[in-house]
Amino acid sequence: MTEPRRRNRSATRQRLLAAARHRFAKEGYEAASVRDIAADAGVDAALVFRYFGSKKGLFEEAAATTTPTGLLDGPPEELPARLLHSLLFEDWSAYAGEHPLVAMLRSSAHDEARDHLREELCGTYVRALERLSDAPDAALRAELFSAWMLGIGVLRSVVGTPAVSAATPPDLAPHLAAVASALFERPVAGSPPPPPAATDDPGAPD
Amino acid sequence: MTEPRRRNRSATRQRLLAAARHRFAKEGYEAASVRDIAADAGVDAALVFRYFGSKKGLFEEAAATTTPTGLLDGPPEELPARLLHSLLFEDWSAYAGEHPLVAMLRSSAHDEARDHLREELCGTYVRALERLSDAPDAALRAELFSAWMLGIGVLRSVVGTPAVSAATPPDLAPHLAAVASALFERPVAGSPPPPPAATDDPGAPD
DNA sequence: GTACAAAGTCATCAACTGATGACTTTTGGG
DNA sequence: CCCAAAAGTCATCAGTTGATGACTTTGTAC
Repeated sequence: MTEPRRRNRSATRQRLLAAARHRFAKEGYEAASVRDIAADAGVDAALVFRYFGSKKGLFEEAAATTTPTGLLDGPPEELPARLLHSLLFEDWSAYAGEHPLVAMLRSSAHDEARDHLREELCGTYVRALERLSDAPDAALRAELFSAWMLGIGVLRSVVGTPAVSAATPPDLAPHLAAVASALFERPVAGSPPPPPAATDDPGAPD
Repeated sequence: MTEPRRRNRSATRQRLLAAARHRFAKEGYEAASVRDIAADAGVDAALVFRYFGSKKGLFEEAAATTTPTGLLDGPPEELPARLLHSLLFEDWSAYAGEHPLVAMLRSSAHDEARDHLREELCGTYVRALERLSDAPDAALRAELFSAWMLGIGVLRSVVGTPAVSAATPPDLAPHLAAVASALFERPVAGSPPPPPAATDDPGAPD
């Protein structure tokens, strides 16, 4: 094999990116120092500048969000529930336990972070939710629902409000259905569709 | 008079507090430096430590929020509209243009800020909104509505989402009424009550 | 007018920040 | 085995940070 075994450029990059995601999410851009990130990754801080040019470069690359594929597909009336479920109950431990968009609020003094936030939110979430309404202000409705999800995420993982923090999917489902139905003026499901059930699915293959 | 005229301890304190509110709101706790704050206030940075002991002390005192008196009074069905109106359309220029609770999210890596946020949100807003519902999960409903308001504030002033940023009170009123009514399962007004009309109010004095 | 205390300023410290370049270790081909 | 390039480390720089204590200015009471 032509590649070295111990010293591995791309693996080190990935370790730095993972550590950066953690630190930036938990402490915000300013408070997270390059030295701390490098220490978490187990490498020297100088490698950050070797591989990413600057702290800002590291942040930009670390903040490049991966919207889970398939999240926006499926029946429109299930979309709100699927989005909220992903936001709240997916495993975001790679981002210090919070959804990347929620964690990025800590760095929102930086234009980079704000732009990224807006693009991700508008370009992905709002655009998908817009299809739920035919009203002339469908975009506003979609943003208002996005605001609700983001707010719930903030209350849950940042502020730590008691009721929302302790809420389980069944607790939230009726309210989700009620609010989304009222906002989009059409029936909206309160629970996400069941998972693909990889173990036993005799019905609909292919 | 026994107090000096030019050199005024309390006036200088107030100037420092005002500058601190601005900087902390706009840049977050870490990025806002004591020197910058003091420069904004037009005094020497050493006075910060003279008057507040430390940067943290300054932050705590600057973050002591003043919930507008009377905001929580009045008919319950008008409360949501009044709260949202205060959050979005009141003059928060003292806090760099954002509601203090929204601005404090930038400093949410600090436990101080998080605790303050939770106390203010739960102790004031959620508690007032709880009265809107008799359901066993009234607290959850109140938090969910608070989450919505906070999210709208974030989208409007932090993320800068187009539709919510451009929305006027009449644009929001119907959606506010629909969402709040659905969440609290009772009729809720979409617009705040008209202002006291100090110019011409022959009806109900005293 | 002088003395005293309050109010404000200045110089400075140690720690930390992002960043740079020279250095050392490892790796794999010849 | 040897070497060149890649990968990683080290020492260090200049600037900033929070913080401290000595100093100067101001205002007033006597």
